[in-house]
Amino acid sequence: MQFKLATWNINSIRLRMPIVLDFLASHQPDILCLQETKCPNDLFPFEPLCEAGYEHIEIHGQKGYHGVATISKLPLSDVDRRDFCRVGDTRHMSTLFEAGSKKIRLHNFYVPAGGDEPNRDVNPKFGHKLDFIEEMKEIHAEAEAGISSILVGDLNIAPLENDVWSHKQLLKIVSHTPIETDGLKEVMARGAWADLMREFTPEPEKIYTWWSYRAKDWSAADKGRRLDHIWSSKDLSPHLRAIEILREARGWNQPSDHVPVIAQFDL
DNA sequence: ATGGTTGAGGTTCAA
Repeated sequence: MQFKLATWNINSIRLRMPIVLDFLASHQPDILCLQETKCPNDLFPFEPLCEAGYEHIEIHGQKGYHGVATISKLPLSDVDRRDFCRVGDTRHMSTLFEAGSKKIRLHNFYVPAGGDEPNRDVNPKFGHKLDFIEEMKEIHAEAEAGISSILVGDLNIAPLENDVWSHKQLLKIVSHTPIETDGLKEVMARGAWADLMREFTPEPEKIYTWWSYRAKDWSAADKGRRLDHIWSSKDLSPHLRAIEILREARGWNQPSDHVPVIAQFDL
C-alpha cells in the first residue's frame, strides 16, 4: 500500500486551522504530525479534523507553548507521552500504527529552540536544548522487536552544511553550532536512524523547511534552514518513494514559519 | 552591530 506521512510545525493550531484543512484536503496524508500547537487539550479543534476524515487524533498540549498532535486516518494505539528533561513541557508523543505489513512506532518531537546565545553558562535555554538532545540518544529505531520506527518533528537543528543558507555564517548561530549538530548526528548514529530527507536529496543540494518571519522577503532572501526532519529505522529506507517539502506553504495566508514535509512510502 | 516578525495571553516571553 501507499502510505503518506507529513510533519509540520504549525505555530498555533487554532490560528492555522484554515490552512491545515486546505493542506489535508489537497495532499491527503494518512498521518499528519504537528508541533507547536500552542493549544490546551480541552480547546483542541477535534471536530473539523474528524469531519475531514481524520478520526484518530492523539494530542499532548499545554496552554500557550509547545504542544504536539498526531492526526490520522489510521487507528493509533499505545500512546506514550514522555516528559523529556522532566520540566513538564509537551514536546513528545509516540504512537503505534499499522500500514501494509508493517507495525510502526511513530515519534513526534518538538525539540527546544534554545534561545539566542549558544552558551549554557549564560543561557539556560541552550542548556535545556543540549540536555534534551542527550536524552534523545535513548530513543532507538529498533527498540521493539518486530516494530519499525519513524521519528519526525521540528528538531530545531540543521545538522549538515547544506541544511542552512550559509554554513560559515551560521556556525555560531543556535541551530547550527557544532555542539548541536554533533549531538544530533550522535542521536542518529546511536539510535540507528536513517535521514530520509537526505537519502532522497543528498548533499550538496540545499534543502530548507523554515524561513524566519523577520525577513523582508523570505523567498527572495531565501535564508532558510532545515529544522524539520523525517527519520526511520533502516528497514523502511528501501520503501521510501518520495519526499516533498512544500515550500509554497510559506507563502500561504497567515503562514507558519515552517512548511510541511511529506514522505511517501510503498509498504 | 543590530533589528527585524509572529503568537499567546497578558501588559512580556518565546521563538
